[in-house]
Amino acid sequence: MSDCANCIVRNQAICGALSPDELEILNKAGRKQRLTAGQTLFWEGDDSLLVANVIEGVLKLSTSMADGREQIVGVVFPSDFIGRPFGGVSSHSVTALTDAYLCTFARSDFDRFAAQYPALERKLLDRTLTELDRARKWMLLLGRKTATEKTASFILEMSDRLGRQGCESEGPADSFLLPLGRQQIADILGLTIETVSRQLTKMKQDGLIELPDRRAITIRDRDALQMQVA
Amino acid sequence: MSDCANCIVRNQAICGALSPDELEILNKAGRKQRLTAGQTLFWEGDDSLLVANVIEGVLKLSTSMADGREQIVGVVFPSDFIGRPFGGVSSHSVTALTDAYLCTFARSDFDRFAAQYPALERKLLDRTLTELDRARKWMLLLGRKTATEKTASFILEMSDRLGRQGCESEGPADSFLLPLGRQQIADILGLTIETVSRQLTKMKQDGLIELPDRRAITIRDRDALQMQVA
DNA sequence: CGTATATTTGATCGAGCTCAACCAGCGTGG
DNA sequence: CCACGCTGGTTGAGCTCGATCAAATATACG
Repeated sequence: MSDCANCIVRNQAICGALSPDELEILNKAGRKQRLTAGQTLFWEGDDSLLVANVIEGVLKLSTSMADGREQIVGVVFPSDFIGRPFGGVSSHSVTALTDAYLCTFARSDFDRFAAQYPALERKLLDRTLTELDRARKWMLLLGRKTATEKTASFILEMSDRLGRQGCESEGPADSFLLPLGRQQIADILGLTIETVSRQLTKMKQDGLIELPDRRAITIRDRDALQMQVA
Repeated sequence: MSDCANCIVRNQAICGALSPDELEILNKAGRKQRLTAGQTLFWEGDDSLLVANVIEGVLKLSTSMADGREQIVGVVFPSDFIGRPFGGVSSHSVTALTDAYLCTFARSDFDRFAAQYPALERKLLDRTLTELDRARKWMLLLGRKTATEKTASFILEMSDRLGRQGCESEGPADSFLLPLGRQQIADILGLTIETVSRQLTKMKQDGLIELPDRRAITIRDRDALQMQVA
């Protein structure tokens, strides 16, 4: 684990609500777990047996239909929380997009612990409310935006979220490496891979972005891009 | 307020976490408020100054774009909670679809109260997690389903949620009155009003449903409808 | 290198959108 | 009571954006 990842997790993860000795207790209940890119932590419909904090890496939350159509419903970064506490079944699969390092807890242990520390539940509630807002914003994109608007929104959102990953919470990054392939971008935006590809090359031709490498994006004209989102 | 509405609110609202005297205190902080159909409680982007519990009626949560495109991101029934506790701005407008009766709280009062009663926060967390799951399920619909699948999903979801409204938590209703017009259905499904209309008449012709009246739907063949969702 | 995988590009098609006309219910006022 | 207009919903015709099908390139990897 890099020091930097360590730093952001300490500062922003829900465990931040705990005192050092409380943290000690929680840590004993937790288990560090490595995932390699592509590996799935648990599946949609599994009953929720574990929760986790992301220490390093990026994961996707996805639901899919019997015929294979898939929708990515969330992308999870270091310090983010994974899983469904307090019973129920998971409404989505969780799969590593990059190699990842997690701190996992048996759900029953976590539930018991959370019940004892309201500050933890409070932090979790805050986070869940933020996720809900993000999900709802994404619903507007999925239901009402055009392919161009979707793609521009995606680039700006990624620039923003990837930019906040470092220690000194820098602003949005103008040049970044995507933790996703084209198919996964399509699954986030509710488009096909071909449409995503065409939109990106169009934006490159128009001088809005550079595509130095299949996983990299550089923003050349942020304002123009911002115009495209709606 | 009908006794029935009273009953479901008592049984299911977050206040259920409170003892009678705690409830008393909370009630003093609250204010009953009537809304008439079409009236907006607060707008997207307002900073969050109040939260509320729905006692009676149905409301929509929606976001929209500068050019007027709108997406409904949630539909709220009696006993549901409205608003963004703990700061931040509202990510969506809240508008009454029918006449409605709410129990509202100044956000600051509610926040203070919630901090004192972890059981309340816990219940709120539970509810928020459920809402998040629902939102994510809806993202699959918006991003990946066809017009027919969207419409079938909508009818079944409405049947389900409207069926649970009564006292004795009956199962899904086979015949119900929508609290929405066609345009609003379109805004939920990410379609146009014309497409919704065509899908409904098609389903009527195929004998899956009846449309006794512009606001009413009767399900004739639930299994066939269930097939259509995917 | 050669083979497998990811992406781009091209050509065509069709689901759902747009634009436009029509219709049904319904409250209002003559 | 009935003509009238208004609102909300349906139906039709044509078009467009994004999907689909197909092929050509990159890129990764043994």
